[in-house]
Amino acid sequence: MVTTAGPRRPSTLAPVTGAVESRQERKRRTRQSLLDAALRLLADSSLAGLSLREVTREAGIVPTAFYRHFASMDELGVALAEESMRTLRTMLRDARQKPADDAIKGSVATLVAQVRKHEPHFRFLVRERYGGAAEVRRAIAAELRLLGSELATDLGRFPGMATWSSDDLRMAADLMVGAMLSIVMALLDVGDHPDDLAQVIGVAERQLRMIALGMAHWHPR
Amino acid sequence: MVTTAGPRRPSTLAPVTGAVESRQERKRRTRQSLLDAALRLLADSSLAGLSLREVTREAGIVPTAFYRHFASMDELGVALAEESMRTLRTMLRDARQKPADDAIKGSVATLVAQVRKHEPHFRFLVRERYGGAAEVRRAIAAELRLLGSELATDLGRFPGMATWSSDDLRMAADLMVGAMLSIVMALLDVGDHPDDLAQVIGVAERQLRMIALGMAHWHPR
DNA sequence: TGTACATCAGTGAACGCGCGTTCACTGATGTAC
DNA sequence: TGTACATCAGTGAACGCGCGTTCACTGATGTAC
Repeated sequence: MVTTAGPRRPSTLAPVTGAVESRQERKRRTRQSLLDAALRLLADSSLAGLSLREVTREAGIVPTAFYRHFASMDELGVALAEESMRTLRTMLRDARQKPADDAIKGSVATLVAQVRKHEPHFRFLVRERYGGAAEVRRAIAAELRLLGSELATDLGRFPGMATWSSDDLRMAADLMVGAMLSIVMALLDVGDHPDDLAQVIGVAERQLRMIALGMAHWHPR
Repeated sequence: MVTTAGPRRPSTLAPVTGAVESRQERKRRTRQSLLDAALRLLADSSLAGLSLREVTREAGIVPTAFYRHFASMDELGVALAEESMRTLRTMLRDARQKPADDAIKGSVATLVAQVRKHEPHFRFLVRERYGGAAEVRRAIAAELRLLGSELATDLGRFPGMATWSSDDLRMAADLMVGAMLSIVMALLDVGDHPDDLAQVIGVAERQLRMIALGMAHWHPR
């Protein structure tokens, strides 16, 4: 005795409304559900330790359907890197626009909030930045370089730094990006205890303040 | 027709001299050849992407013999973390002892030389610091914390920093360790072109100088 | 509007492979007398 | 020194398993007329 299968709508895309949905739109949604499934599973392991079958199982499709969306797990990794970096870049653009009362305290607070909100994305970035496959690492490195040059441009607009060489601006920007990533790592590692979080925030603020102090006394050439 | 196997000396441990070798000494050597084999293979992949069988194949022993030395690949990973951190710690201890003419230029030069010399160890540390299994990450984090506290103690001996709180010393030490690890990552990523290396070195020196400048103007509380 | 055909996202059976781990073994090394 | 026994690092066959990938397929969606 076999129950009839009904129409071949993929299980992940069960229509909630009666609204029509284009084939293209459905495909996009399945692709996204693969990315989301991978991101969920990546809380526990690295991309290298994740199998294609695990991801499709979590996404609710059959393993072979994976290939309709990505040629390999590495390709999915690159897509995840792009998605994660979009999150990071959006955050920084927003942070730059709002005028800051205490710029450093504000930046750290924003960082903490965003890391909480998009923890899987940040965890992925930090994990795969050096641990991942070559293609994934290259994608992340390229995005981080872009981030550094955006920040360098911004720094050049500060009154005190107008005379800095572009080389020095870039160096300072990369130092700040590096420090921020260290803070992200610390935030991801922090335990449940609220005191730990406060401790990490306090250290982060003072570290950024120290870098800012160095910048204020820098003799540009 | 079967060739006789001869004595059951493991192939990796073929005696070069006729000297007697204790069972214990041979075991230690096989264990080390497993660590060395893994480190060689880790140039191409992460620990998660490395199989027990690959490691034993590279080391020249049979897969089942692995268990005479480690209960799992994770346990081997922890041993590798300890070995790698020993390298890092030795380097820093040496760097601290020799009085520096230009401390920053000297530190960076030492770092460059050591990364070249022990590239696999550093690559392993950077790869697995966030990408690895929980146990391996914990081992690396513990060693890095130790490193930070050693450096904090050293910083406290500087004339200008005698009045700093231990909290501030620790914060500054961690900032420096973070910057150094960023430099190590950049060195590992640098291409063959000597100009690239010079560029990375120049940036590293200026970044450390900027942090030092911040420290010089810090108002301890 | 209807009809006939093309497209293609998702299915399910099947494959060969390398994996981690078990087990009973071998024989050189180590120890007790 | 010689003998009898214990230890244990390394062996080799065997296992069941999940893996990535192939293939022919289905049937809802899309398109041409």
